[in-house]
Amino acid sequence: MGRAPCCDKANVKKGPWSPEEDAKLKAYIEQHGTGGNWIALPQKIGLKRCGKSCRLRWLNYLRPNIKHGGFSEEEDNIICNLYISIGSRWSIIAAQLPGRTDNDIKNYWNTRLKKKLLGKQRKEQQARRVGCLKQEMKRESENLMVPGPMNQSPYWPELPVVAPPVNPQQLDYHFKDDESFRSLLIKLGGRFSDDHQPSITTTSSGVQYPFDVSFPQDQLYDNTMSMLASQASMTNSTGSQLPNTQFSAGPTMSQSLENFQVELNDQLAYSNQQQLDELERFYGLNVVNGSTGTTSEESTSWEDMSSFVYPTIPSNHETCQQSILQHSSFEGPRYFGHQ
DNA sequence: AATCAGGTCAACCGCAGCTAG
DNA sequence: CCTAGCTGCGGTTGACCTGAT
Repeated sequence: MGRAPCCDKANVKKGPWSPEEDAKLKAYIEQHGTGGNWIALPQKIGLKRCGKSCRLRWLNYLRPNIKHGGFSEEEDNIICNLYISIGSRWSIIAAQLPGRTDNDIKNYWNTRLKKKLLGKQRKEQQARRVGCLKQEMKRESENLMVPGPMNQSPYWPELPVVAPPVNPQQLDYHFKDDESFRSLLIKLGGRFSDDHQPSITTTSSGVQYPFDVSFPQDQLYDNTMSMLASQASMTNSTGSQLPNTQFSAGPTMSQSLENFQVELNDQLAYSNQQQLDELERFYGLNVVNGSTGTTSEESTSWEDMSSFVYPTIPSNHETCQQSILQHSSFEGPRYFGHQ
């Protein structure tokens, strides 16, 4: 037995809104508010529309201070960075961009940004492949007796664009508060080693963290997501529909994330390769697991995006990859061509 | 000028979570 | 505790637009 429909579908108009409908809805909400009940609202004002449709129309189009189109470079960066960090949580991303709606951002991502980024990624990959091929050919010409890895596989692997998940400098209006990040990690079940702990946490492979990273991977992700959800709902649960309001007070999800990344970047600065691997594995929990519950197409795009973050190093091209990594990794941040 | 393909975006759908009764 | 109703969210659809052939 399914749920009862939210409205009588036979008596509800669908499709584009007329200017008259817009005017009715806007006038009513500006005068009376939504009354906390979208389902009842269309009947009150004599609109043959579903309550959900009214809500959507108001939030995405009629609400004051809505911006349409004309995304700036800075907004692009924020969207990309957040998408890579948290995936397709459009409402959360929209909350960081005043005047933008989740629907707008989602459309913008799906129609333009994704292609823009993938285009850049492919260009970089192609450039690297050419460089790698040249190197390989040179090596083979020097030693004709030793077959190179290229000969062993007709498939040339996707080469990673190594990039930190988020550029802290670009997210200039959040994530500056160390304490907030600490409290986030604590809420997530982590533990700072200097919180009455004798020493820095050391993992099995010897890498050291300033906090305890021993919580289970699934728990970390689940907790992170519920934290994000609760932060978002705190912002939106006031009864006034303000999905695009920036998180108003206290440490934001984004702040926590960025502090997290700042922390990781600091780690990266002095880590050796082993430590880097460990950090990436650790930090990868949030992002990789973030692809759950998406469609296959979404998963594909997520994988595409994830390749900006996580180098996948096919084993049979190690030589070439090493040279690539030497030249491309950790020379400094690489953000979608904004270097 | 007609047709087609691809892009864009507003709107719909269905699910999950929350909450009041 | 359970259930029904509501809200919010993310994925998808389809109408419209635009540029290429």
